[in-house]
Amino acid sequence: MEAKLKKGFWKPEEDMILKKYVESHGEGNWTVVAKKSGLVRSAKSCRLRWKNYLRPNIKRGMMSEDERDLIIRLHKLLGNRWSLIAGRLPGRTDNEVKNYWNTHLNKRASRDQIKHLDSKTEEKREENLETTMTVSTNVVERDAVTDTSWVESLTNVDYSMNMPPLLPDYSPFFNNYDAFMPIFDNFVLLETFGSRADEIIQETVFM
DNA sequence: AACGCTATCAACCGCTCTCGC
DNA sequence: AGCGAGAGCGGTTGATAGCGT
Repeated sequence: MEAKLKKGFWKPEEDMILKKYVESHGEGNWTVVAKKSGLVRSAKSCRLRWKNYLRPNIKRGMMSEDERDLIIRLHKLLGNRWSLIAGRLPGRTDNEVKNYWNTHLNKRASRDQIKHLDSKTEEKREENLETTMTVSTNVVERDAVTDTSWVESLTNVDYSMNMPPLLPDYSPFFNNYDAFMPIFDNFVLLETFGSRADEIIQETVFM
């Protein structure tokens, strides 16, 4: 008969066991990890603990202004796609982003968070956001995109947050993250439709 | 000091998706 | 095509820290 699996908070010694096991055997195959590591934890529990707490390069502590702003904007675009949002915040986990949203940001309207922008910039920003393609609803402002050159250029863009893509002179965007928004849309399309993204765009925008 | 309320966040749960057979 | 296992995701829960009365 198998021992009853432990639940609740992880002890430091459990963390150490899991960390050592994953470091020597590699990430993944959590069922095996749970069985062979000696931990009396479920595979799910091990995976979650590793992913949200133990894996390298986890960034903990206060969200920066930039991170907060980015979360607000991405949430506006993507909704509760926490893993997708977290994927754009190096070192942050989906759970952390979700918690942060629910405790810090959900209460107040996202509009309040960007009050540092002057009214003119804000007006223009809203205008631009409205013209952003939204995959989930397939609502597309036909006039927002006049050519498909960006599709080809996607393969040449470095998407890391440390190296924002250079925007052409005619870019209508006013601050760093606004400039990202169409690219993020492209991310969504690519992540959702993979190699069919181009085809989908053609169907949706130019049909 | 004791109590109640609220905020925070780690962890669990249920569901869906993907993949191999 | 159908099934089962494993992995991942988002919603929710519950422990506890902090604060006010």
